[in-house]
Amino acid sequence: MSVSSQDIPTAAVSRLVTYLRILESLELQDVSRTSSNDLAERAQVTAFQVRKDLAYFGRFGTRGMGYTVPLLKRELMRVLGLNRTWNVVIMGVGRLGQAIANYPGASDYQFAYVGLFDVNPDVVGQDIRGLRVRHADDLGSFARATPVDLGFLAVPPEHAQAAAQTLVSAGIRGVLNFAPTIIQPRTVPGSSDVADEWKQVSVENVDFLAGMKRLAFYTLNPSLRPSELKPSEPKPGELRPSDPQAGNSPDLANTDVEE
Amino acid sequence: MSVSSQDIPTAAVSRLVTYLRILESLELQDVSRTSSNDLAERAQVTAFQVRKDLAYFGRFGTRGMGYTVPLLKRELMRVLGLNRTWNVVIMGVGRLGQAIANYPGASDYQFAYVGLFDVNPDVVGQDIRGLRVRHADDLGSFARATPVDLGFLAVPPEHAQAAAQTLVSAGIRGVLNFAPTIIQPRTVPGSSDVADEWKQVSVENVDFLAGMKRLAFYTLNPSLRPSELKPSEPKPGELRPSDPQAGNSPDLANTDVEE
DNA sequence: CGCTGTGAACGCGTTCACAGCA
DNA sequence: TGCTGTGAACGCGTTCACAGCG
Repeated sequence: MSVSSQDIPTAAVSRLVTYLRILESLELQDVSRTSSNDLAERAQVTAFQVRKDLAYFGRFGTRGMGYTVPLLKRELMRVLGLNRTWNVVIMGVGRLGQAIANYPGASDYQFAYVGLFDVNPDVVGQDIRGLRVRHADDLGSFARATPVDLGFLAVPPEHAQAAAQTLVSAGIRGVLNFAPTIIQPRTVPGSSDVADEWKQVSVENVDFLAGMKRLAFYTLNPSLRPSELKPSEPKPGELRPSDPQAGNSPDLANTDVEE
Repeated sequence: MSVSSQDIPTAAVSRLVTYLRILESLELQDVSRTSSNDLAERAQVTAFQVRKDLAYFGRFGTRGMGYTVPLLKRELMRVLGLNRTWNVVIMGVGRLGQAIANYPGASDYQFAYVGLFDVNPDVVGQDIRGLRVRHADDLGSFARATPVDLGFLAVPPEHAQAAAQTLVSAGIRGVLNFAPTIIQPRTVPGSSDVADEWKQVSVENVDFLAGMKRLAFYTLNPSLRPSELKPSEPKPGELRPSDPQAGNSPDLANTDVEE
């Protein structure tokens, strides 16, 4: 019950993000109710999976009824930590960093860019989105003055580790790494095990180039793709209710594909 | 040997990309040999894992010796399909699409952008990186004239499904989706079961916003992070001081409360 | 009854121990 | 001797069947 202090599959967290996204979409369409089956279909997983994933964090539904969209959405936002504001700095304000800073949708979710940092003199001092680009060396003092929760790494891969170190040394505990490199969660030189500040740090990767290569592989080897069609809930005589609203896809069914 | 038509964990494919990246880095440093232990450390997995992953695809090492960097690199490129050229079109040439088109590193790996497409009249006709932006409606005829292997989706999320459909209808079998949406691998309206062209399509996602949210979650709940410290290969002779294994459980994980 | 919530079974991916070969 | 390659064990995440409650 509740969040047992451990063992939540990382895949479950990713799926939670997906469910949240679906709920937002449903809310925009003024759909007020949903079910594990409906969510499953939209998320391309099984209904079992949906219920299990939600069960890791609480009990959000009503038996016999399903889930209330705004309520479940609010709960998932809370679980994911999206009911607070996250102050973010971006390291690296090249093309990628600027694209990130300008990407719509981020601010929707309580992510606030509070600082932009770079080492390139051509960039430092510029104004982007109303934020002055500062020198990376000033991150430490900046972070002492302004609370910074997360750092986005958008520097060239050869500088990623050093930039990450700068973030961590400034006390930042969450790093979103866009560089095509593995960030070593430790101070690299020697194993300086000085009460490692890295032990508290979470790193997530957003890896465009890796995505390209995975795609190349699976496009070349379609037979090795994970079969994405999961079996539906096997209910005899299933009627599918709800969907009070118009214009939805009332179709049914077991989309079955096989090979 | 070689790619037997079997079950290869998707995670293994991702790790292969990582190994390849490490090998490239080693080659740049003129390191000619490596080992499963070395790769494991750099990739942050176990040596067992490295050997098993490689074993899915062949035998690339020499017992007692390890792996030859250029050789293993070449083999992994072959396995991943990176020893050929992939012709790529980009759908959506807004800020994100342009950032992708200009991102360095892509062309290194035999990915060639051959077409840019959009529906925005302000963008269509522009020249980007020497490529004229065409209207999305022209993709079909374009693809008939020029072989296109992959399509990168960089359109706003509400247009992602339709744009994906355009790609697939043009005969493209691989889609890299940058939009924060799930692409339904089927023609959405009704179940038009016309020998579903989608069945042959691979979709990979690169999801910036999802990464942000996962990061928020794990930064909020550090104790739920997947423990990234894997046991090393038990080396003879090497004494490994048992890490204090600092009590990593406590603190706020309970997202309960409140309601 | 309908759909959620959940302990238990299952199967897959990771881990392991060791066989095999330079 | 050293490190790879691999069948087998293990454990975790997914799947399942059904209990629980509207």
